[in-house]
Amino acid sequence: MKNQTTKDRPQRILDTALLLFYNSGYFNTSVHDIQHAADVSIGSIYHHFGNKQGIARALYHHLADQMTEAVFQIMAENAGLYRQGRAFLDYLFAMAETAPAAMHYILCARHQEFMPGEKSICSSKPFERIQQRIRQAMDQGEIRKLDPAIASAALFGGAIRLIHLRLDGVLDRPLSDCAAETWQCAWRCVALQ
Amino acid sequence: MKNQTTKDRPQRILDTALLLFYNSGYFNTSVHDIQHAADVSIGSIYHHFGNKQGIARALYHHLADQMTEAVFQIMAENAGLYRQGRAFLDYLFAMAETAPAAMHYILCARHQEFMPGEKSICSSKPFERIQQRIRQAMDQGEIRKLDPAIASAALFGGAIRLIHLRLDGVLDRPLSDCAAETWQCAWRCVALQ
DNA sequence: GTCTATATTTAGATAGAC
DNA sequence: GTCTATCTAAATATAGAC
Repeated sequence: MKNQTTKDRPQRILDTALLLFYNSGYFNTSVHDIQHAADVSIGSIYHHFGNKQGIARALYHHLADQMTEAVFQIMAENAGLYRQGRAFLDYLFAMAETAPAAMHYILCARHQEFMPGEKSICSSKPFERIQQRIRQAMDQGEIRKLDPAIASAALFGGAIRLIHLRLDGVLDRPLSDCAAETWQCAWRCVALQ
Repeated sequence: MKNQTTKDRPQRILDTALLLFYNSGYFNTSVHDIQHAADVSIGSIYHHFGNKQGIARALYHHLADQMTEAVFQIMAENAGLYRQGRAFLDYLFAMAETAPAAMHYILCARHQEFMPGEKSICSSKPFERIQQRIRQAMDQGEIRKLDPAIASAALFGGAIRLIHLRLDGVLDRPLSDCAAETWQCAWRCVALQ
């Protein structure tokens, strides 16, 4: 009767929820909304995810893992913080354009409000890894010695800000057009000379 | 019977709501919560603000106006973008420490989710004014010529990122300790040399 | 302007057949 | 695993006395 599975139901539920969360926010999206938009029964949702928070958590871990993997791959495939940082920025900007709902959920959503106890994404694996790399680059004399938190914020704060503006509809230019100049600006913050 | 007014009720309602929004978020705060914490009747709240959104909007305009005033004052009292920017950063950092709930509401809350149609704070007067000033500084040769949006993000993205981290409990150092280094980093992005 | 009591709606969640 | 029908709690908002 219901929509036959091109994708399995749990995945379809997650995809639908992510889209609705992006368009309306977590709290403005009811389980009934998800059920309806995903063309799935409400029983199915509760069977797979337990409760509404369960959807949010599954989504969060899925996307955070994805980003962690991307970060480690970028570290492995690029040499030097300058190129690694640029590759990461390109990854973030590209994802914000091609998968805005996912990027918004990772970077803009107020996780603590609907997933109490969940670690902030900023203090989780991918961002930890980057800060660790920044520290290393300082020790190796690749960049200036700065407070690591300030250095991280300086290097990626501008990019993250632009992503926020873009996803909130304030910036109407595709982020890819901003990548080079943004990274040039950011690198000056930490460059040795 | 109820708490006698040291402050007038509307103000007490707003103060209480702001605090609760900060601690739990807008959607996790019910009108009953506000009513109870402010020691005011629910009828009083609806009399003054019409509905829950009305509280949020009053709060928003009040705080945005406050920030607009501060920005214009900073512009008037300081000469040159370097000093003006530093003064603005100091203002933001100080406010994040002394009035975290207000700062959080202005910079971190997802306004569009609970005040549909309201202009984003980032495209409202105070931030408009700053971007205008940045443009002017480019024309006058005080800083490099860059895309204005990128320049704004570069100059204040790091600071705003640190505020987010601080208010989300990720950063445990007072922001005032970070001001000098943060601004030094930021200025390098746009400095002529 | 302020209050209490109440109405209305809708959300999250469960039960139990298939 | 999936479905429909239903329950329950809680939230927003209103009515109307004082």
